[in-house]
Amino acid sequence: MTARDPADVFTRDCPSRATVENVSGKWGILALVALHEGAFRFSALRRRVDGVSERMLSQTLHALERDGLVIRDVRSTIPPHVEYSLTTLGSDMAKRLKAMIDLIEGSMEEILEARREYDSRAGG
Amino acid sequence: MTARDPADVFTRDCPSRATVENVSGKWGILALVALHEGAFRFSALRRRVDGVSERMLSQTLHALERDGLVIRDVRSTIPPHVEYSLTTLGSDMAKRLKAMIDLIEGSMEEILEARREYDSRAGG
DNA sequence: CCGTATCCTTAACGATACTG
DNA sequence: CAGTATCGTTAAGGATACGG
Repeated sequence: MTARDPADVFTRDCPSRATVENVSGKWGILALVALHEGAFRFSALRRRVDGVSERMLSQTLHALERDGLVIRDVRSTIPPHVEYSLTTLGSDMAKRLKAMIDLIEGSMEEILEARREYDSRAGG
Repeated sequence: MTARDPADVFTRDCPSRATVENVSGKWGILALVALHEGAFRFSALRRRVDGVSERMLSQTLHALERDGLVIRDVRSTIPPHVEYSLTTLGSDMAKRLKAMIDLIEGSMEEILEARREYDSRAGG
Protein backbone atom coordinates (compact mmCIF):
# COMPACT_ATOMS: atom_id res chain seq x y z
CA MET A 1 0.00 0.00 0.00
CA THR A 2 2.33 2.72 -1.25
CA ALA A 3 2.44 4.97 -4.30
CA ARG A 4 4.11 2.12 -6.19
CA ASP A 5 1.87 -0.57 -4.70
CA PRO A 6 -1.61 0.97 -4.64
CA ALA A 7 -4.63 -0.68 -3.04
CA ASP A 8 -6.70 -2.76 -5.47
CA VAL A 9 -9.97 -4.13 -4.25
CA PHE A 10 -10.13 -6.63 -7.10
CA THR A 11 -7.15 -8.49 -5.70
CA ARG A 12 -8.02 -11.28 -3.32
CA ASP A 13 -5.99 -10.31 -0.28
CA CYS A 14 -5.75 -6.57 -0.61
CA PRO A 15 -6.52 -5.11 2.86
CA SER A 16 -8.96 -2.69 1.23
CA ARG A 17 -11.40 -5.60 0.93
CA ALA A 18 -11.80 -5.76 4.71
CA THR A 19 -12.55 -2.04 4.92
CA VAL A 20 -15.01 -2.26 2.07
CA GLU A 21 -16.81 -4.97 4.01
CA ASN A 22 -16.81 -2.99 7.26
CA VAL A 23 -18.12 0.09 5.51
CA SER A 24 -20.60 -1.55 3.18
CA GLY A 25 -21.76 -4.35 5.42
CA LYS A 26 -25.38 -4.62 6.46
CA TRP A 27 -24.96 -2.47 9.58
CA GLY A 28 -21.87 -0.45 8.62
CA ILE A 29 -23.72 1.51 5.94
CA LEU A 30 -26.62 2.33 8.22
CA ALA A 31 -24.41 3.34 11.14
CA LEU A 32 -22.30 5.66 8.99
CA VAL A 33 -25.26 7.27 7.25
CA ALA A 34 -27.06 7.74 10.56
CA LEU A 35 -23.98 9.36 12.12
CA HIS A 36 -23.81 11.65 9.12
CA GLU A 37 -27.01 13.22 10.46
CA GLY A 38 -25.17 14.10 13.66
CA ALA A 39 -23.65 12.58 16.79
CA PHE A 40 -25.55 9.79 18.52
CA ARG A 41 -25.40 8.02 21.84
CA PHE A 42 -25.40 4.23 21.72
CA SER A 43 -29.06 3.70 22.56
CA ALA A 44 -30.27 6.46 20.28
CA LEU A 45 -28.24 5.05 17.41
CA ARG A 46 -29.69 1.64 18.10
CA ARG A 47 -33.20 3.05 17.84
CA ARG A 48 -32.31 4.89 14.62
CA VAL A 49 -30.90 1.77 12.99
CA ASP A 50 -34.06 -0.25 13.29
CA GLY A 51 -33.47 -3.96 13.83
CA VAL A 52 -29.83 -3.98 14.89
CA SER A 53 -28.92 -5.94 18.02
CA GLU A 54 -26.70 -4.51 20.75
CA ARG A 55 -24.06 -7.03 19.86
CA MET A 56 -23.92 -6.17 16.16
CA LEU A 57 -24.06 -2.42 16.69
CA SER A 58 -21.20 -2.59 19.17
CA GLN A 59 -19.15 -4.79 16.86
CA THR A 60 -19.86 -2.56 13.86
CA LEU A 61 -18.90 0.62 15.69
CA HIS A 62 -15.64 -0.88 16.90
CA ALA A 63 -14.69 -1.97 13.40
CA LEU A 64 -15.43 1.51 12.05
CA GLU A 65 -13.51 3.16 14.88
CA ARG A 66 -10.58 0.87 14.18
CA ASP A 67 -10.55 1.92 10.52
CA GLY A 68 -10.50 5.59 11.55
CA LEU A 69 -14.02 6.43 10.41
CA VAL A 70 -15.79 6.82 13.73
CA ILE A 71 -14.87 8.67 16.93
CA ARG A 72 -15.94 7.26 20.27
CA ASP A 73 -16.16 9.89 22.98
CA VAL A 74 -16.52 8.43 26.47
CA ARG A 75 -17.48 10.71 29.35
CA SER A 76 -16.75 9.14 32.71
CA THR A 77 -19.95 10.08 34.43
CA ILE A 78 -22.50 7.99 36.28
CA PRO A 79 -24.44 6.80 34.45
CA PRO A 80 -21.97 6.48 31.55
CA HIS A 81 -22.35 8.73 28.52
CA VAL A 82 -20.79 7.67 25.21
CA GLU A 83 -21.14 9.65 22.04
CA TYR A 84 -20.33 8.51 18.52
CA SER A 85 -19.48 10.81 15.64
CA LEU A 86 -17.61 10.72 12.33
CA THR A 87 -14.04 11.62 11.48
CA THR A 88 -13.40 13.64 8.32
CA LEU A 89 -12.79 10.43 6.43
CA GLY A 90 -15.92 8.87 7.91
CA SER A 91 -17.97 11.85 6.88
CA ASP A 92 -16.68 11.70 3.33
CA MET A 93 -17.45 7.99 3.22
CA ALA A 94 -20.95 8.53 4.57
CA LYS A 95 -21.67 11.07 1.83
CA ARG A 96 -20.81 8.54 -0.85
CA LEU A 97 -22.83 5.83 0.83
CA LYS A 98 -25.76 8.18 1.10
CA ALA A 99 -25.55 8.82 -2.63
CA MET A 100 -25.91 5.09 -3.19
CA ILE A 101 -28.81 4.78 -0.77
CA ASP A 102 -30.58 7.76 -2.28
CA LEU A 103 -30.42 6.14 -5.69
CA ILE A 104 -31.84 2.88 -4.36
CA GLU A 105 -34.60 4.55 -2.38
CA GLY A 106 -35.47 6.76 -5.31
CA SER A 107 -35.56 3.80 -7.73
CA MET A 108 -37.47 1.43 -5.51
CA GLU A 109 -40.59 1.31 -7.66
CA GLU A 110 -38.50 0.52 -10.74
CA ILE A 111 -36.62 -2.16 -8.81
CA LEU A 112 -39.77 -3.78 -7.48
CA GLU A 113 -41.20 -3.81 -11.00
CA ALA A 114 -38.04 -5.49 -12.30
CA ARG A 115 -38.39 -8.12 -9.60
CA ARG A 116 -41.99 -8.82 -10.49
CA GLU A 117 -41.10 -9.29 -14.13
CA TYR A 118 -38.12 -11.51 -13.32
CA ASP A 119 -40.18 -13.66 -10.98
CA SER A 120 -43.03 -14.04 -13.42
CA ARG A 121 -40.62 -15.32 -16.07
CA ALA A 122 -38.74 -17.65 -13.73
CA GLY A 123 -41.66 -18.78 -11.57
CA GLY A 124 -44.33 -18.82 -14.28
CA MET B 1 -43.35 2.42 -1.95
CA THR B 2 -45.23 5.32 -3.46
CA ALA B 3 -44.85 9.08 -3.41
CA ARG B 4 -46.73 9.08 -0.11
CA ASP B 5 -44.95 6.02 1.25
CA PRO B 6 -41.31 6.47 0.22
CA ALA B 7 -38.62 3.83 0.74
CA ASP B 8 -36.69 4.24 4.00
CA VAL B 9 -33.69 2.04 4.53
CA PHE B 10 -33.68 2.76 8.25
CA THR B 11 -36.94 0.92 8.67
CA ARG B 12 -36.58 -2.74 9.48
CA ASP B 13 -38.64 -4.30 6.72
CA CYS B 14 -38.39 -1.77 3.96
CA PRO B 15 -37.66 -3.71 0.75
CA SER B 16 -34.84 -1.29 -0.02
CA ARG B 17 -32.77 -3.10 2.61
CA ALA B 18 -32.62 -6.23 0.45
CA THR B 19 -31.43 -4.25 -2.57
CA VAL B 20 -28.85 -2.44 -0.48
CA GLU B 21 -27.51 -5.82 0.55
CA ASN B 22 -27.47 -7.20 -2.99
CA VAL B 23 -25.69 -4.12 -4.27
CA SER B 24 -23.29 -3.57 -1.39
CA GLY B 25 -22.62 -7.17 -0.48
CA LYS B 26 -19.13 -8.59 -0.70
CA TRP B 27 -19.48 -9.72 -4.32
CA GLY B 28 -22.24 -7.35 -5.50
CA ILE B 29 -19.98 -4.31 -5.32
CA LEU B 30 -17.16 -5.98 -7.18
CA ALA B 31 -19.41 -7.40 -9.88
CA LEU B 32 -21.07 -4.03 -10.53
CA VAL B 33 -17.83 -2.08 -10.57
CA ALA B 34 -16.20 -4.64 -12.84
CA LEU B 35 -19.14 -4.50 -15.27
CA HIS B 36 -18.83 -0.73 -15.26
CA GLU B 37 -15.55 -1.26 -17.12
CA GLY B 38 -17.46 -3.02 -19.88
CA ALA B 39 -19.36 -6.21 -20.69
CA PHE B 40 -17.94 -9.50 -19.44
CA ARG B 41 -18.52 -13.17 -20.06
CA PHE B 42 -18.99 -15.35 -17.01
CA SER B 43 -15.49 -16.79 -16.86
CA ALA B 44 -13.80 -13.49 -17.56
CA LEU B 45 -15.80 -11.81 -14.84
CA ARG B 46 -14.83 -14.58 -12.48
CA ARG B 47 -11.17 -13.96 -13.21
CA ARG B 48 -11.62 -10.23 -12.76
CA VAL B 49 -13.30 -10.62 -9.38
CA ASP B 50 -10.43 -12.46 -7.79
CA GLY B 51 -11.51 -15.04 -5.22
CA VAL B 52 -15.18 -15.43 -6.09
CA SER B 53 -16.52 -18.98 -6.52
CA GLU B 54 -18.71 -19.99 -9.46
CA ARG B 55 -21.59 -20.48 -7.07
CA MET B 56 -21.38 -17.02 -5.50
CA LEU B 57 -20.82 -15.20 -8.78
CA SER B 58 -23.82 -16.89 -10.33
CA GLN B 59 -25.98 -16.15 -7.31
CA THR B 60 -24.83 -12.52 -7.18
CA LEU B 61 -25.48 -11.92 -10.88
CA HIS B 62 -28.96 -13.40 -10.62
CA ALA B 63 -29.83 -11.15 -7.68
CA LEU B 64 -28.57 -8.09 -9.55
CA GLU B 65 -30.44 -9.08 -12.70
CA ARG B 66 -33.58 -9.53 -10.65
CA ASP B 67 -33.25 -6.02 -9.24
CA GLY B 68 -32.93 -4.62 -12.75
CA LEU B 69 -29.26 -3.66 -12.51
CA VAL B 70 -27.65 -6.27 -14.74
CA ILE B 71 -28.53 -7.55 -18.21
CA ARG B 72 -27.88 -11.17 -19.08
CA ASP B 73 -27.51 -11.76 -22.78
CA VAL B 74 -27.57 -15.44 -23.76
CA ARG B 75 -26.53 -16.45 -27.27
CA SER B 76 -27.67 -19.95 -28.12
CA THR B 77 -24.50 -21.18 -29.72
CA ILE B 78 -22.35 -24.18 -29.02
CA PRO B 79 -20.44 -23.69 -26.86
CA PRO B 80 -22.75 -21.27 -25.02
CA HIS B 81 -21.89 -17.59 -24.92
CA VAL B 82 -23.36 -15.43 -22.15
CA GLU B 83 -22.54 -11.78 -21.74
CA TYR B 84 -23.25 -9.60 -18.73
CA SER B 85 -23.64 -5.84 -18.83
CA LEU B 86 -25.28 -3.04 -16.85
CA THR B 87 -28.65 -1.39 -17.25
CA THR B 88 -28.84 2.40 -16.96
CA LEU B 89 -29.72 2.04 -13.30
CA GLY B 90 -26.91 -0.46 -12.77
CA SER B 91 -24.45 1.88 -14.39
CA ASP B 92 -25.53 4.76 -12.17
CA MET B 93 -25.22 2.52 -9.12
CA ALA B 94 -21.77 1.34 -10.17
CA LYS B 95 -20.57 4.94 -10.46
CA ARG B 96 -21.57 5.63 -6.89
CA LEU B 97 -20.02 2.42 -5.64
CA LYS B 98 -16.83 3.26 -7.48
CA ALA B 99 -16.74 6.62 -5.70
CA MET B 100 -16.80 4.76 -2.40
CA ILE B 101 -14.12 2.30 -3.46
CA ASP B 102 -11.91 5.07 -4.78
CA LEU B 103 -12.07 6.80 -1.42
CA ILE B 104 -11.14 3.62 0.43
CA GLU B 105 -8.33 2.71 -1.93
CA GLY B 106 -7.01 6.24 -1.82
CA SER B 107 -7.14 6.35 1.99
CA MET B 108 -5.67 2.94 2.62
CA GLU B 109 -2.47 4.19 4.22
CA GLU B 110 -4.44 6.39 6.59
CA ILE B 111 -6.77 3.49 7.40
CA LEU B 112 -3.93 1.08 8.06
CA GLU B 113 -2.30 3.64 10.33
CA ALA B 114 -5.56 4.07 12.26
CA ARG B 115 -5.71 0.31 12.70
CA ARG B 116 -2.18 0.13 14.02
CA GLU B 117 -2.90 2.83 16.57
CA TYR B 118 -6.17 1.22 17.65
CA ASP B 119 -4.54 -2.18 18.01
CA SER B 120 -1.60 -0.83 20.00
CA ARG B 121 -3.99 0.78 22.48
CA ALA B 122 -6.28 -2.25 22.76
CA GLY B 123 -3.66 -4.99 22.50
CA GLY B 124 -0.87 -3.20 24.43
C1' DC C 1 -26.50 3.64 30.68
C1' DC C 2 -23.13 1.13 27.88
C1' DG C 3 -21.82 -2.31 26.56
C1' DT C 4 -19.31 -7.42 26.77
C1' DA C 5 -19.71 -12.59 27.23
C1' DT C 6 -22.11 -16.53 26.26
C1' DC C 7 -24.91 -19.63 23.91
C1' DC C 8 -27.27 -21.17 20.10
C1' DT C 9 -29.43 -21.14 15.48
C1' DT C 10 -29.30 -20.11 10.88
C1' DA C 11 -27.47 -18.73 6.74
C1' DA C 12 -23.39 -17.72 3.94
C1' DC C 13 -19.78 -19.62 1.68
C1' DG C 14 -16.41 -22.60 -0.93
C1' DA C 15 -15.23 -26.95 -3.28
C1' DT C 16 -16.41 -29.91 -6.47
C1' DA C 17 -18.90 -33.00 -9.44
C1' DC C 18 -21.98 -32.99 -12.88
C1' DT C 19 -25.42 -31.41 -16.91
C1' DG C 20 -27.26 -28.81 -21.20
C1' DC D 1 -18.65 -22.59 -21.84
C1' DA D 2 -21.85 -21.61 -18.38
C1' DG D 3 -23.66 -22.73 -15.03
C1' DT D 4 -26.69 -25.83 -11.22
C1' DA D 5 -26.83 -29.32 -7.37
C1' DT D 6 -25.07 -31.11 -3.37
C1' DC D 7 -22.43 -31.29 0.71
C1' DG D 8 -19.75 -29.92 4.55
C1' DT D 9 -17.71 -26.13 7.03
C1' DT D 10 -17.43 -21.72 8.82
C1' DA D 11 -19.04 -17.41 10.10
C1' DA D 12 -22.76 -14.19 10.96
C1' DG D 13 -26.28 -12.98 13.66
C1' DG D 14 -29.88 -12.66 17.52
C1' DA D 15 -31.26 -13.19 22.47
C1' DT D 16 -30.16 -12.27 26.77
C1' DA D 17 -27.85 -12.19 31.22
C1' DC D 18 -24.64 -10.00 33.54
C1' DG D 19 -20.48 -6.63 34.64
C1' DG D 20 -18.35 -1.68 34.90
